[in-house]
Amino acid sequence: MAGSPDLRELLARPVLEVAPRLLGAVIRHGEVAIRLTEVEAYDGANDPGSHAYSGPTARNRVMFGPPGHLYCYFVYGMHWCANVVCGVDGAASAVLMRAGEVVEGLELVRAARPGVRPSDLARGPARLARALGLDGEYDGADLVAGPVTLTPRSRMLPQRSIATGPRVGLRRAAERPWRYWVDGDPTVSPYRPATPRPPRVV
DNA sequence: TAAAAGATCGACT
DNA sequence: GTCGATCTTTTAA
Repeated sequence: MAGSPDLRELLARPVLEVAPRLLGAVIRHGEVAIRLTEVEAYDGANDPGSHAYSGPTARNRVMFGPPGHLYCYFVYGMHWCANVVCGVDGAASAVLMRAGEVVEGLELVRAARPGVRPSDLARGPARLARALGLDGEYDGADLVAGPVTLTPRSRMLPQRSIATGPRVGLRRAAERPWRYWVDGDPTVSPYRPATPRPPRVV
């Protein structure tokens, strides 16, 4: 099922507007659908915390393209995470999908993750990507054409249900409160500062 | 060419 | 709560 062409218009806005707007949106792939409860904004060249801060590379090239595509990247030797590219073409901004609630295909996802509580199945960016079956194959995938689609909420959530705070696990630009989540939702991932590294031996 | 860091998770005490 | 797995990408030299 294809997404709405209006999606592209919505995503073409500044990333700090788009990110909170994506809370409650539903991302679908095959039988599995997830309602987003936690996201983070990354603002390309204006954001030292973004993969795109130092300019285009083979990994981040999708972010420099038009909005409405997936940017998928590999981290920590074993995990994939997925972003929605937004902003105007060339701006390299994106929204990291950090957590959500599995609203369709729950049995399918549970079967692949025996013993995991339902609220934990997409709690964290790598778990969310895994639940949806997203990996490097989907880097650059068009969310309007499918097979991965995004359906925005028709209305804004009540302002008081949206919480903001620093992004998780960042060393650079750690103070910017560009993480947005649905306050009180059990599927939101725990906050963690960047892991400090031991002093370098010279 | 080499080394370090990393938008994490899950196991373990 | 702490810690190790695991390996790609980037950055430094």
